[in-house]
Amino acid sequence: MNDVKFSIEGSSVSVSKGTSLSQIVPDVKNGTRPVFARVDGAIVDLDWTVEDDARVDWIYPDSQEALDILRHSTAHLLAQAVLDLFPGTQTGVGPAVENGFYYDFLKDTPFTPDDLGLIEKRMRELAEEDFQINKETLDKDAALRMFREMNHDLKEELVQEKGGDKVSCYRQGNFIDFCRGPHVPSTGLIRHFKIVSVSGAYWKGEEKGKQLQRIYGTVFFSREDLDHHLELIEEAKRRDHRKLGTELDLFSFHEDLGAGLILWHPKGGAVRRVIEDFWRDEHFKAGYDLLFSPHIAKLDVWKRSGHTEFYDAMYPTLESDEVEYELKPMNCPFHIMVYNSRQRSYRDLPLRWAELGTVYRHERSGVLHGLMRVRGFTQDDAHIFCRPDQLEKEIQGAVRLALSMLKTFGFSEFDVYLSTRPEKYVGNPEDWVTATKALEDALRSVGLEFREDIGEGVFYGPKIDIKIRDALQRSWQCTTVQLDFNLAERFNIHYVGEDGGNHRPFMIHRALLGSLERFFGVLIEHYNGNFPLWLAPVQIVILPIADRHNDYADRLNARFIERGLRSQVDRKREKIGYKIRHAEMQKIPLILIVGDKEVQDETVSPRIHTIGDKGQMPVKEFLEKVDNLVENKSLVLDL
RNA sequence: GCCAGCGUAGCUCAGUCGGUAGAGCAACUGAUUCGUAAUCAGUAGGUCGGAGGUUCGACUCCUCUCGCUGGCUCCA
Repeated sequence: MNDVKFSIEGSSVSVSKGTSLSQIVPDVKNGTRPVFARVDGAIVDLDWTVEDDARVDWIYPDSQEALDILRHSTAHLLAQAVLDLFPGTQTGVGPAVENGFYYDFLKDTPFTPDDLGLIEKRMRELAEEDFQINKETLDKDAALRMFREMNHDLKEELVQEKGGDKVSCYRQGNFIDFCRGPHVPSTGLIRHFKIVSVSGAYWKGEEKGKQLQRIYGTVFFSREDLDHHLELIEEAKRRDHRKLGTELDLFSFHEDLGAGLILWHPKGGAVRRVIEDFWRDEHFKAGYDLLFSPHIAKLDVWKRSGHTEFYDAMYPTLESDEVEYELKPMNCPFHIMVYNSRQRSYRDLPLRWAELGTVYRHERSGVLHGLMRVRGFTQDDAHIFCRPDQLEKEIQGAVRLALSMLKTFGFSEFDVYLSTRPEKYVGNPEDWVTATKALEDALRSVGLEFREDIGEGVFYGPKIDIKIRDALQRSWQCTTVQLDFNLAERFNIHYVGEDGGNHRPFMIHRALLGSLERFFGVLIEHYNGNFPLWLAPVQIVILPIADRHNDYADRLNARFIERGLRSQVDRKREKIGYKIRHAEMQKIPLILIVGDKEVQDETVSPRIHTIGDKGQMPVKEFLEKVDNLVENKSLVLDL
């Protein structure tokens, strides 16, 4: 009997041995047909032939798995094109990544932007030739010999490192690559792709290793998906906080000032003030007290904290009166010093101390990026000192506070991570267990789903990280809640327990928004510069139609400002259309047009940013509605 | 820090072969007093990121340096 039993998508079928999946693939369903299959868990392409009983599930092109395979195959196509055009180039690795794929190359001279165009063109030609992509299983020795003969040292190295005595390779036309697969059956299936960029990359990610050239590209099954992806990139460019920051006059950088140092302009400052006020209010309500600490401290402080030892982003020391000082890269030691300024009783705990502390780190020049990665930034920091029995509740409190604040800013999707003890760590293992459990229990009781990053904790304690998803589904690290066994030990903090003896408190280190600067950057991009009313740097602009309406406009303006609203009058001698255009481009939420009618009736005619004219309404009614929106921190703007 | 690209007016950009710099918008001044996304005219604005070099002459070529961008690495 040559038949084997097959379970396809749960129902059983029997086919004869040697049948390929392409012979039994179902017809078009919902406009698509399977492109790959999973056989007993392993992904195979449709050329795979049936030899044994197995369970088969089809993989459709709208799945992430299918996309990853396509991307991987496109990376091969890229390599084929590059080797075609630039003989002597060596290939490194070429995987699928989040939004596409890349391939690393070792080449004497770097690729130029022009080269990328040529490469993409060659890829299209190769795709059109529709080469079969075939798997070949070689003895390891044979593969090593082959790559050596081709002078592909990097591949040889990769094969060498692989265990076992067989290696799989994929061949398409004159191109062969060491690869575990799977791949699309032929290059003709690769159609909707684009080469995106070229950059440097280290061989095996080692900074001291060879410098390779990495070419990035992206590919999709359909033209629409590709276009959609490219449109998303365009949208991200339009929303770029660096661009909007300049256009809306929020902040700037200055070459003479230094890299990664921010100048907050009045309008950026206005938003920051609102964020900070909100932040402080929420912290007071949550039982925090506020601390302030200096920007520099004697080097000894940082030696004791271990920062000089473990932290390589410190600025060089400053010397004054023959004593060395250091700009603070973190606030923690100061808070601990406050803790140690007197004896603490178990009754004093928990202590929750918050500070908007500006820290300075000499981040490497290549990593700086707008407001997102800078050298001087303000952590919305706090340290909680508590007893073991208070730990879980304190963690819960911190997580709840974080979520409620982030939700107020309009973020509703979170990715939560729990990082546990790494190989190298300080503190005693029991405390790690207690603390990790407390973090986990806290997350569960708050009802948050989380992913456990085993062994990914920092050396001084386990932690929870919360990332937010913005309007473009990009994720940003904000909240972190970390236990710190290192500083607790180094600064020898303790409290007097009920038993009269000394005990070490748990020290929780947490930031909710992360850094005010970065959070501001994220907000700008999330809102596309259209801040909700409560945050908008300018909430109202009053536009008099003619000069004779200026007095009325000024009176309104004074009234609004007195009420705590951020309002302006545009007294420019321009037509109303011009002033409206200006206000719209500044993304000011409420535009009030005042002319003869409004002066006479004591009304305003609001025009809402991006929505339009709302008609006339009494000033009183307008103010009530505005107060309401601001008070509720409404994310939606309409009157 | 590494690889690559870039740096001209506040912003966006042009500037040929090396011959000493231009536009639009913004700003300012004047006229216009106007009802929901650009009124007209005029004026001013530049050490061409900085330093050095080559050259009779450098925005242009070379070196160094500062800054920015995309990645890599980093972010205890």
